[in-house]
Amino acid sequence: MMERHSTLREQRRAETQRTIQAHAVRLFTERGYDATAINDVADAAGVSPMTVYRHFPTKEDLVLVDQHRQLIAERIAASSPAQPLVRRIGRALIEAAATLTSGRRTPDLATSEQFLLDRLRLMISTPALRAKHLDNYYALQQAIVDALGDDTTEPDAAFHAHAAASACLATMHTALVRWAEDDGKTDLSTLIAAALAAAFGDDDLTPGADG
Amino acid sequence: MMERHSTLREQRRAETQRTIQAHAVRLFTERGYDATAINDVADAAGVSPMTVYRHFPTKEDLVLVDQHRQLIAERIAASSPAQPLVRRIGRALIEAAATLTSGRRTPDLATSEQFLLDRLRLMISTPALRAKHLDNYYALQQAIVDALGDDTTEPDAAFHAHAAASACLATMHTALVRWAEDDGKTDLSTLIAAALAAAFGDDDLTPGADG
DNA sequence: AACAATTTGGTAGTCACTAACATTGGAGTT
DNA sequence: AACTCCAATGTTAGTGACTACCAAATTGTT
Repeated sequence: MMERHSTLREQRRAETQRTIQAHAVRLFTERGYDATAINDVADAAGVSPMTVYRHFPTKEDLVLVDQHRQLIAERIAASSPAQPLVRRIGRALIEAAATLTSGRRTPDLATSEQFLLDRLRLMISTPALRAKHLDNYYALQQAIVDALGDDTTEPDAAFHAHAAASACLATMHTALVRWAEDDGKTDLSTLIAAALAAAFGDDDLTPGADG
Repeated sequence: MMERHSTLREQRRAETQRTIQAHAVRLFTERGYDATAINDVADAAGVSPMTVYRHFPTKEDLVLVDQHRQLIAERIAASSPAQPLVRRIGRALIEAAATLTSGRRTPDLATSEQFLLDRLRLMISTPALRAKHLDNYYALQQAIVDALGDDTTEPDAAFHAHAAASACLATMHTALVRWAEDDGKTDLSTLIAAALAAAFGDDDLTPGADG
């Protein structure tokens, strides 16, 4: 029994997915999100509408940016529980953004920073997408709370963790908005650090030597 | 030319609106949000589907809780600009919640605390509504930033204001979730104050004598 | 070549939401 | 009271996102 089912199949599937998303983002940017039907995207990508739905369960998913949930959760889990919650979370967000942008200057469209900016702009400017985007933060928030681990010494630990996580994520979102407005000129992790400092005061949020 | 157009007409319209929303929340709670069609709501309320759409532009609006944007904005605008941003915002949120719940123990369904809790629970448990709910915060965030006023001494004042506002609102949301989970047993403003303290440290957030 | 599994296409249907038009019933006027 | 005006409602037909179901094509394996 093979586990590595296929390579060609996966390649084609991934390419189809990229093609669909690329055309979708292009059309959304050109004509607007609401003015572009899934059928238009399918026609432009040269596939049937059904195929679009198979690759992207909803129209919104054609634009969504994954938030590196895994990477952030890992960094938080690896951080010292002795530190304040917002510092543990804030540092993870800053570091995740740093690795994100550092590896994104590739010629490949799917991972290019420009493509990321295009999707981010769409998400910010389109109400329907904004709602979904924010909803996505909810899942990330839960992942952060889980990664923080259970602090059994504090009775309201979970409540505090949720509060800190949502506050940090909302602050990061502000930085993302600014980043998109500036067309990516300013470094994203720097912006996130600045936003966190503005919201929470001058905590030592720079991702230096971790305790 | 009359300005006080009518009383009976407005009464009927308001009553129709309340009836529709009451049946909607009831059906959503009983059968689930997605499993309930607008037609079902219309039938239950004894009106046509069109009437539902005229009173509530979207299905989500049947559940949405307004966040007392005006009240919060007024309190922030009245606060002293010398204080830290999160304290100005946090106090306004706490005080708004206090006035909200204090006046909500009326027998009237539309303003009853139970009805508010029902809608809140729906919003939290239903993904589609969660997204819209969070999107609503975005508008409130903008109102808060506007109410804070322009701090011309700081170059990144607007950015800092957005960061602080979104962080505070996200924290308040955490408190709302807890409040709904506890079925309103704990005082809402107390919960919000606790969440803010957890996220931002022990700032003096109690709405005592304002500076 | 033959078979199994995965991907894709087509059809029909549900549901949220909109636009255009007809109808009803209060509100103010004569 | 009769009449006009206007807001509220109803009706119909349509668009578009999304799903369920079935058929066809393509790929990996025997």
